[in-house]
Amino acid sequence: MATGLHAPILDWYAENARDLPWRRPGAGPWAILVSEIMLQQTPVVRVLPVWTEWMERWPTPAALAAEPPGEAVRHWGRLGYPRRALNLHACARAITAEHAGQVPSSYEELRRLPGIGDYTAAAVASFAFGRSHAVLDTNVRRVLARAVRGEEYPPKATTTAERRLAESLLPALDAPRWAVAVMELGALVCTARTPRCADCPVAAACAWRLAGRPAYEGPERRGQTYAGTDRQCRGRLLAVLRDAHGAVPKAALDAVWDDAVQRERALDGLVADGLAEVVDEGAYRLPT
DNA sequence: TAGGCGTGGAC
DNA sequence: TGTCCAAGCCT
Repeated sequence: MATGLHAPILDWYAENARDLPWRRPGAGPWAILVSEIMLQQTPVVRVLPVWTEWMERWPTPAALAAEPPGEAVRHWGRLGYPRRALNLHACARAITAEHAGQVPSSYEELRRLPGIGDYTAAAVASFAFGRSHAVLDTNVRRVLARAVRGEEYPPKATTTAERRLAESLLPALDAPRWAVAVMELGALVCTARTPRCADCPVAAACAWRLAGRPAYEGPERRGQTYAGTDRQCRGRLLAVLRDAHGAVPKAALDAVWDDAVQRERALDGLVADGLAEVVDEGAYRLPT
């Protein structure tokens, strides 16, 4: 089914792939794993400088594992979702302790590491180890929804039908290249907001375009406000801890958020998540 | 399974 | 301007 997609997309990728450092031949499994975690819900342009600094600072899992988790959080900077920094640090320690310092190569072993779900396990197994897996990220899901199903957007949660479709499209040869090519097409051409169908190598076969690009009809796509949320408050508090070295008096945290009830709740949440540590009654710091 | 979890750029 | 979105994961 839909095997006519392969050649045009692979040819397009050969001409249009971005030169990203984690795609270069020299990039090892650790470099690829770090990039995949950083890229979760985060644009490439923002990942690039942080990834580069991380790889210089911690070129191996053992190097990161030797540091306190707070250093991972500090050097995460403003990438967002800082639990990922903690996850990566825990990955480094697990890889060092249980895998002799080598990133495991199988989907199943990768999947057991903290912060590595279906997508990331499949991506690392594919891109770092050449394994054949259906790599279903938001880009791939959108491309398949449009080209094959004729709908503007995929369902909110990945369905078994989507997975079966993706698996049916796995090529016998070089599945990793196919995976990265479809992802790249989704990232550069078959974009969420304003798809560039004029530049698409499979426009002639795209079910959605052929149907006249009908508008999405599924359930409401939630758009969460950010200003005033606990998330914003947590971000402000953690920024203070990151930018200070060592313990921060609570007064310095109080200064960045007015609502005391929400501030306490957010701070408790950071501590519960392991992103912050209580030094004594009056101070906090990144985890040691 | 729906909702929580950061941040900033694009339109 | 506010809304939407970016290589998800976890509970």
